Amino acid sequence: MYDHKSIEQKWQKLWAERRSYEVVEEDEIPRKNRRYVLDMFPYPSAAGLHVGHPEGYTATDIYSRYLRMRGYHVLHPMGWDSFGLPAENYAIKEGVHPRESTWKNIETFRRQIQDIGFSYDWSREINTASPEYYRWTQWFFLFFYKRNLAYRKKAPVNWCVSCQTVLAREQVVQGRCERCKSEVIQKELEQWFFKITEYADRLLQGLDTIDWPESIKLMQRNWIGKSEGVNITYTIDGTDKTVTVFTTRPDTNFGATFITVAPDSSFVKECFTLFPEQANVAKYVESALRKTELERMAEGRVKTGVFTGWYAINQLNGKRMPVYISDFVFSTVGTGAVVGVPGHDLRDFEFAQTLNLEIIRVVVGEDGDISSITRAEQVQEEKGVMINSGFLDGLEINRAKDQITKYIEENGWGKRVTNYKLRDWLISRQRYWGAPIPIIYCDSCGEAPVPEESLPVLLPDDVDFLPTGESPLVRSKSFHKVLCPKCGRASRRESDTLDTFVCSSWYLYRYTDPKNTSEFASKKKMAYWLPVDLYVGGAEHAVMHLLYARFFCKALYDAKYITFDEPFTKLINQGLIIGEDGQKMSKSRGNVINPDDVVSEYGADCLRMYEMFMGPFEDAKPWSTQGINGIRRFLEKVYILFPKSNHESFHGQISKFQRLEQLLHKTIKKVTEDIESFKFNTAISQMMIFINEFQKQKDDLDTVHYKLFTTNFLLLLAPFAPHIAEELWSRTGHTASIFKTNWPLYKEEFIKDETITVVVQINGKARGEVNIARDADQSFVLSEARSNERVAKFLAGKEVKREVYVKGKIVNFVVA
RNA sequence: GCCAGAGUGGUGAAAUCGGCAAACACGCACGACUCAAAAUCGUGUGCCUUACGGCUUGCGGGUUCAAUUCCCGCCUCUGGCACCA
Repeated sequence: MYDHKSIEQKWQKLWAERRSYEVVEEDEIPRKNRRYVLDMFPYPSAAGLHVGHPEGYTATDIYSRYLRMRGYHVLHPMGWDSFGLPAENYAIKEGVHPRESTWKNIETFRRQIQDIGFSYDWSREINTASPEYYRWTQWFFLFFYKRNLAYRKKAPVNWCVSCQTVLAREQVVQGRCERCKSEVIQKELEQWFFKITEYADRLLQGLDTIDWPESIKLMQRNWIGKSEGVNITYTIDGTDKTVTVFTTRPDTNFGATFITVAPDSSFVKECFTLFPEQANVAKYVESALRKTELERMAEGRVKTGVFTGWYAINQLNGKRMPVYISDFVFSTVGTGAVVGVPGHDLRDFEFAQTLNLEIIRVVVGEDGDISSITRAEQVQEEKGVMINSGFLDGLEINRAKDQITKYIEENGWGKRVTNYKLRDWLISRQRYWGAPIPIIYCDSCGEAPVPEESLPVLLPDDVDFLPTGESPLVRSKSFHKVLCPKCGRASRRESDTLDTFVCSSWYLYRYTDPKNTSEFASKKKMAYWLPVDLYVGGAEHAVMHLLYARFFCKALYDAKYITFDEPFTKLINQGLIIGEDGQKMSKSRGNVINPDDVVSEYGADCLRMYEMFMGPFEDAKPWSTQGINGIRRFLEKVYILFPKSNHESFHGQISKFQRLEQLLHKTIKKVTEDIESFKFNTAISQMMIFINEFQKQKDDLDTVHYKLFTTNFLLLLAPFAPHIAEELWSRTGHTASIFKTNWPLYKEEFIKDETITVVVQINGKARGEVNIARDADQSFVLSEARSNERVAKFLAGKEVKREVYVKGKIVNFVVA
C-alpha cells in the first residue's frame, strides 16, 4: 500500500515553496514557445467542488505539464467567477453577507483544487467580486459606453418572478429562468444594453477561423440567426400609404394572397386611425397588446387576426391583397410585417384556413401534385419547381429566387436585406451581488458616466438584500452620496448591477497582468500571452459566455488594445460526469460524489487518472465507485515495481527485452499522440499494457535497461499522476523535479516489426493467419496462406474464384 | 416540428482515409496463498453449441472480396432551437 496522503502533501508543499508553476513573460523566451491553457473558471458555490470540476482541470493540467516537459512556457491560471445570484440567494437564506459566504466558498474551492495537485500559477489568482477586479469590469462598461456600444432604452424585457430581476434573452429557456426554472414574464423597463448586434456578422464570420467543436459553432450560428431576404414595399390601394414586408421567399410571391402585420408594429401605430375597419382593429389590437410576446408564442395556439379594410397591391400581378393584423407576427422580427403565401408556408396556411383566405399553388408538389392545396401535408416549403408564376414557371425555387430578387430590385419595389435573430445584450440586473453600473443621473445634466479615475464604484454595505423587484442599491443611503461629474450638483447613482457574464467576458486578459492598477492589463503582456491557445469547459456555455467573450474581444481589437479578434483559438468541451445511477448528480437524488472523499480514500493521483480513464473526454460518463479500484491497483502496481532505493541488480539477456523496448517506444508514441488529441482514456490503457508486460519481465532485466524502462515510463506517467511520479523519480536518485526533464521521444525504427502477421479470410471470415517478412511478395504470401492448416481444410475441394491480398494486412479467398 | 451528436459484452469502453469486433479496465467464476477473510497473484469470461462449428456492433435494406466504419429508410436516447417570415 502506498501512502498517498503523505506523498501528495509532500509534493504539493514542495511545488508551492518552489513556486514551480509561476510564470512571467521572459524576453528570452520567444512568443512561439509560450502557451496559454485556460479552464473556464468556476462559480464558487456553497456546495463546494463537484467531481465534474476536476475532470476539465485534470485534462488541462495533464496538457500543461506535458507542454512544459516539451519545453513550453505555459500560462495556466485559476480564479473565481464569484458575483451572481446564487451567492445572494444563499446569503438571504442564511442571513449572512454574500461577501462573507463567497469568500468562505472561495477558501474551500481553493483548498479542494490545491488538494488535487493542479499546476496553476496561484500568483495570478483573480476574484471577480473583489474591487480590484470589478473596478475594471466597470471600466469595460465605460469603454463600451464611450464607443457607443452601450445604451439605455425602455423595452419589453424578460423578468424572472423568483429572482426578481431582468434576464438576458440567452438566459430564458423555454419561457423559464435558466437558473431557477421559474416563470419568466415580460415587463416594459428602462434597461442598459450592449450593442452586440453591431457585431453579428463578424461573430458569424469569425467562427470559420477557430478550432472549436462544430456543434458549438453551429449553435452560435443558429443563435446569431442570419437570414438573407428581400424587403418588398407594397402600396395600399386608394391611399398614399405603403407596407414593407421582409421575406426570404420572394420566389413564391405570385402565390401571395394577403399581408399580415404585427399589432405593435410601427405600421399599425402610424395608420391606426386610418383603417376603414377601425372599430374591429381597435378591439383586436388592444387585446393583443395585453399579451406578452411569450404568451403569443405559446405552442399550438390557433392563429387569430383582424382585417384592416385595406388592400395592398402586388406589383407582380396586380393582385389586391387584404391587409390583416395578427399577433402571430412579431414587430421585433424583420419589418414586423409579412406577406402571406399560404400555399407554401405552414404558418400562412394555418392563418388562411382559420380566416378563410385564398390559397394559390405556385410550386409543383414533390409527387407532381398540381391540385389545389387544401391540406397541411400539401404545403411544400423547401423544394420544387415553379408553376402559376409567370416568367418563373419551370424554374427550380432557388433559381427563381435569384431571378425575382433581381427583378424586384430593378423595378424599385424592394431591396435585398440581411436580418439577424441576435438581439442586443441586456446587462442590467436588479440585484445586489454584482458590479454597480458606473453611471450617475443628474436632474439637470441627465446621465453621465462615472469618470474613470473614480472607479471602482464600490458596492455599499448598508443594504437589505431581500428582493423586492427594485435594486437593493436604491435604498442604500451611502451609495447615492455623489455629485454630478458635469455640474457638481447632488445626484443619484444607477442602482442596477451588471450581469455577471460581463465579469467573465474579459477575465482571460486579466490573468496576463492580474496586479495592474493602471490598466485592465498591459498591451505588452496581452501581446505576449494571448490569445488563449486552449480553452476547456462545459458545453453549457456554448452560446452565452462564449459569444459574449468573443464580442468583447472584437471590440477590444477595434480599439487596438489587442491584435487578434478571436479570444479562444481552440476550444474543447468536457462531457458531464453523471451519477452511478445514470442520472445527473444532484443533492436531491443523493448521488453526488464529493472529490474530497475520493482524494482522501484513493488519493489525488487516483482521482485524476480515474476521471481520465472513464471514457472519452467529451462524452457524458457515469461515475463508478468500483471502477476507480482498477486505477488504484494500477498505481499500486507501479509503486511496487519501482525500487525504493536505486541500487538493485538485475540479470538478463538482451534478446528477452527487445520486445519490451519496442513496447516502450510504442507506448511513448501512443501516449504523446493521445495527450495532444485529448484521448486520455486510451493513453492510460497503453500505460497499463506496458506495465503489465514490464511486470512479467522485470526480473530478467539488467540494471541499465531496468533504469531505461522505469525512467521513461515515469516521464509518461508524470502529467497524469504527478505526485507519485515525482516521488518515485526522487527515489531513483534524481534531485530535480521530474517536470524539469524533457518528454521522452520514440524512435520509429524501434516500432517497426520485421515480421508481420497477415490474416487469412475465406469469404470474409477469418480462418487463420500467417507470419511473413514485411516486404514479402504477393505470390509468396498467397502460397503461405493456402498452406495454413486450417485454411487448407476450409479450401479443400472448393474452387477459389478470387484471391485478394492487401499488402501487409489481409488475404481473402473467395470460394463458391 | 427543425438542427446536431450518439446507440458495440453483465458494466465503463476500444477499434472507423473499409481489413482478425470487443484492446484496457470493472464485475463475475475457478484456482493459489490464508485457520479464515480481505488484499495480492494466476486462469477463464460476447452469445448459442459436448464438440465441429454457427451467430454477433439499435432495426431493415444496399454497395463491396471485405462494413462497427460508406449509402438509403426507420427506431430510440442526449443536447440545442422553436410561429425568425
